Amino acid sequence: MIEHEYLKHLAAFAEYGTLSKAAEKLHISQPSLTRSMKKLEEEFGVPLFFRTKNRLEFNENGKLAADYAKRILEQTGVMLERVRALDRAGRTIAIGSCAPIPMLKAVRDAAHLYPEMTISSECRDCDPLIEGLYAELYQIIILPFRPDDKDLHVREAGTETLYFAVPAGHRFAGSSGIYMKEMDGENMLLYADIGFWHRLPREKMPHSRFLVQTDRFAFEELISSSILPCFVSDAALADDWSLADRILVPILDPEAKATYHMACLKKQFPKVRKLFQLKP
Amino acid sequence: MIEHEYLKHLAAFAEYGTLSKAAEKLHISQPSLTRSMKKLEEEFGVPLFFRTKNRLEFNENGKLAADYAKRILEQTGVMLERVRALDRAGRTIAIGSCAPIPMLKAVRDAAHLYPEMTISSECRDCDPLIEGLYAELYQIIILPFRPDDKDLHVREAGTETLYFAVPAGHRFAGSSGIYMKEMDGENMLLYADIGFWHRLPREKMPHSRFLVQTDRFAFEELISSSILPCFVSDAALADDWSLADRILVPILDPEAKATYHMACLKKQFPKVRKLFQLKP
DNA sequence: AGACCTTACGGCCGGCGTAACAATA
DNA sequence: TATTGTTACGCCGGCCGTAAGGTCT
Repeated sequence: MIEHEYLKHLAAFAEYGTLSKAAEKLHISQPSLTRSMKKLEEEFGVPLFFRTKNRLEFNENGKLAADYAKRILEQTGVMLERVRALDRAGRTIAIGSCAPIPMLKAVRDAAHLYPEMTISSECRDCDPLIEGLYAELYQIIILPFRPDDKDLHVREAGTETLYFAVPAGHRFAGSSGIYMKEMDGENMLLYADIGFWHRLPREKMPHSRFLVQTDRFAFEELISSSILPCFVSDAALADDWSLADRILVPILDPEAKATYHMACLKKQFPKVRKLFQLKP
Repeated sequence: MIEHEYLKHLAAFAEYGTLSKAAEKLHISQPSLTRSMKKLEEEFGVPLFFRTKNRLEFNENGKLAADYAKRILEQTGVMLERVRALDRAGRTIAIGSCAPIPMLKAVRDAAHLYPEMTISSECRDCDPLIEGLYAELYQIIILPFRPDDKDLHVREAGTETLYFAVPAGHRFAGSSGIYMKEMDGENMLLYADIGFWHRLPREKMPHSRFLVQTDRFAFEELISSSILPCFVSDAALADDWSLADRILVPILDPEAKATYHMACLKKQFPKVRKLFQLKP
């Protein structure tokens, strides 16, 4: 029987040219390699080398054998990788979302309903999410609209409505609602991790500049210590974001309200069934 | 390291469904298989089976692993096969010929010029010969015409001319030459192993019946004990075929003379060079 | 009872490293 | 002299088969 280890030896010899170098790379003794090569010749039943007194070189048989050896080793690696990936996939629920708020809720639900599973999550734009769902990179994705495909299970997953949060004394502090274009030109604080929302202010308020904050603490600190307006959503407020004494002004643009939908492939449904049975 | 032997065990278990049956087929003990499977799980680092007290079944990981194992085993087999074939090809000169007479000469020459090589030879029709040459099934082929391809080395390899051999007293015994159609309708002895020649009499003499002899002794015996005409060639005569006291009548059809050509792929030329340097 | 899987135990084969040797550049 | 490949030798680990135990049909 061809020892798998010997194929590695063969490939190493092919790569490094001498038994000594190959032995060094393989962390084994050089006589051991001599023996491996002899053993291989014996198992192939044909000579694989030209031998001179202190030089060993492949003949045509050897070159061919080494090529095959590399392919077999590669395929063995692929096997290990794929089986491990399958196993991991079986123990993981991967959630992709267009925005962080509904993602956090979904992750919490998933962790609660499937305590033995690993929950992974990330925010992406809608298109890569949909592609990723079909490629089974995600078991579940959350979109700000209802996807239309008979191969998908879909349920609503809450809404999120955006407000302006302005300091007392701001010119819109007393408004019962404004359109985004009315705020256009005014500089604003903007939290970085807001998913698909990042497009909206830049489209509707092209003349504003946005001071993007990556860090949540810095963001909240600036809210209380500056008079720059910022965005906030009802869902974020429910998630304990502190806004000091800001005044909320409703945004009248219809795009300021999103209705989330979570979706999974029907074939994946059994794996995440409980998440869909949950009442929204 | 994944032992190659264990992949066989895995494949056997996939095929036979229980460790016991697989062990029997593999001619090893059943506890040994239990250990192999455990070892595999350990090396994959993931579970491959559902275990109940007295039943072992693949889970999804295991099914995938078994599929890969089969493919790797298959590829290992292919590797052995191909390397051995390459080695054999390196030690063999394979000659394909359209007719036995020039083949015999070529085989004798090859055996003399390359005493360390194995010479293999066979008679085929022209089309499979040409295909076989390009597929490197043959290093050399012998055709009754000159092939036209710049990738080939070609040299003439003698001629062969057909005669009728008739007994004294036959109606054509005194002829200085006849066309085959003049003999049409008359039954003839025909030796079986004549390569591409077998077409000619059947085309030109559709009303004759041919008493085909496979055995050379029987053929020669019938020649001396019957009055049926037969074919013979100058080349066969030079090769010691005995015709008792038959009279040779030249055949006037131009197809009755063949000029042989031997050909090899240019890339194979170094291997058979001496045969082409030989004077025809 | 029979089929099946697992664990424990002891023997043995095979591959490893060290050491010594031979040849080459 | 440094590098390289081969051979000899003794050790040790890992794999195997046997035996025994437990579960399910």
